[in-house]
Amino acid sequence: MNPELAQTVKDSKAPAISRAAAVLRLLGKSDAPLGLGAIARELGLVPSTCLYVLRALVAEELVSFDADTKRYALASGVLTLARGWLRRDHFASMAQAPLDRLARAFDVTMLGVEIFGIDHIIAVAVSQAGGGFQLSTQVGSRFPALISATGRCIAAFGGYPDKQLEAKFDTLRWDDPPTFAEWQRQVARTRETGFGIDEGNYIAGVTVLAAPVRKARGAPSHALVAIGLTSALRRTGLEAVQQALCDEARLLTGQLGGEEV
Amino acid sequence: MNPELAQTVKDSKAPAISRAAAVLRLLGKSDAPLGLGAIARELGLVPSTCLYVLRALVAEELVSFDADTKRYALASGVLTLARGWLRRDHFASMAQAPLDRLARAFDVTMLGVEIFGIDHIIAVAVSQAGGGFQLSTQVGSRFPALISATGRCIAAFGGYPDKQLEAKFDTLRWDDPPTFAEWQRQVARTRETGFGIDEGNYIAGVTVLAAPVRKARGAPSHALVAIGLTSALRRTGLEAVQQALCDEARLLTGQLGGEEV
DNA sequence: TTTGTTCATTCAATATATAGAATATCATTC
DNA sequence: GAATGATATTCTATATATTGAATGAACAAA
Repeated sequence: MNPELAQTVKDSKAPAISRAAAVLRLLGKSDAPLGLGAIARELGLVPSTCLYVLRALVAEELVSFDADTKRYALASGVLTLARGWLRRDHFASMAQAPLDRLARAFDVTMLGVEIFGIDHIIAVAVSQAGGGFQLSTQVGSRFPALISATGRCIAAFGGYPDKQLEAKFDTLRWDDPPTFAEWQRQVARTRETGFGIDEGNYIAGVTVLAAPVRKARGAPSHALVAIGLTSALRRTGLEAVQQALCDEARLLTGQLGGEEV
Repeated sequence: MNPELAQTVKDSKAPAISRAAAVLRLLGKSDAPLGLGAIARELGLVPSTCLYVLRALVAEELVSFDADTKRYALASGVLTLARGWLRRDHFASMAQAPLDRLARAFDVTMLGVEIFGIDHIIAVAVSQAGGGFQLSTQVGSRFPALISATGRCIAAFGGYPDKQLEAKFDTLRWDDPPTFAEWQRQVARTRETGFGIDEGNYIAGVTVLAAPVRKARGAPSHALVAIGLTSALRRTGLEAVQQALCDEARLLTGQLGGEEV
């Protein structure tokens, strides 16, 4: 079995669930529906066990099964679950309106992201720019925590020791990587200005702005992110976007009950 | 145990998965995080078993656990799964652009729905009208198949026997219910015009239009839906919306490989 | 048509996940 | 501060989910 999966399965008192989750993740990653054999091989499960897992998932409408091709794929049940999560997530529902507003006003792609420590962030709300380019990201997308503009915010306000930051920093992939020293200067600047900016480091030709949102005093729990073509943003005026972004982030922090610093 | 859950659990060779799915659905429905006891009671599980299920789900990041309050809630992992599904769903990704277009052009809320037989439909893509009212629906929302405008399409093109239709029809809830005979006349009309319309039946004061999309020859697999205030739509001109909706639906059917009738 | 190959599925022995009682933990009330 | 009640958690015997081999089905090549 997959070493990592083997571990979770052994540690758990409900291994079937670990297996089921692994299957769901695999199907989520896969670009095409997969057959039993492929799934079992990939995850290192014995085919018969894998079959029972799949059948249970099909019965729960989390996985669909094409009887003709004998292939399995994610089913829409996962959407229904996601909806339940979104419905109860205050940040996601409260952020949507401001995101739409900003996206429309400045013709940028706006993201509301949730921060999971120093490890990763997840886009939980998205508003696409109407006209022009589509820098498209979908709800549920996952990024390393320290990448791009949001990364500067997390580094600036997360209270992590430099050692840990550097270790994580070294694992990042950028189009045009800054050195750690450069990056630290930018982080310091973010600490002063209150927002992070990434001008073409993460993706060449694209500028990303991020402003932290706090659910409670301390490290930011979320962030608002604006993404646009560097050239277009310069034309619109970066200043105005920065200002609006920070204002909305502060407002949200207030609404979520996090102290407005 | 819950009678229905008991059944699935007994029939399955992987009961832990049925239980896990039930827990996830319960947490998805719930408005607030739930404690172990509440979950176990609601689902008729023994607390210890329920605890193991929850721990496994927490380990998989599908459920979050607040150590202070000892409450469980859905975690963002479900979003990541949903994203995997959306990514590979041709209809959802291809429908987004037309939905945005129509929503903007006619100031209506647009839905792309997937049809699951005669039972239910799920919204898989949404585009909100910018200004004015927000008739808001989220991705993942689930509706009975035969309700509203989409229901007329499914009845018209699904090829279900009248007996079965009537049985399902009797279970529907409308603001202003039509009689079965009235409804059948509307269905017949849909069969001629190629689109379904619901003028205030489902929700008073709201008009819903739906045009079927086919992935393959036969019963529609999806539909495009336009939702707007009856008064506003009348002002805009229903004709134009109908026309545009049907055009886009036909186009999508072509792109998805379903025969253009 | 027959044969070989690949894949999905069933089956029976056994390792183990589950149920239910026992225990621990935490508020709440007296 | 002790007692009560409600809740979460651990523990262990047993019912059963898992395994790996055996069977079956589907397809391609000869």
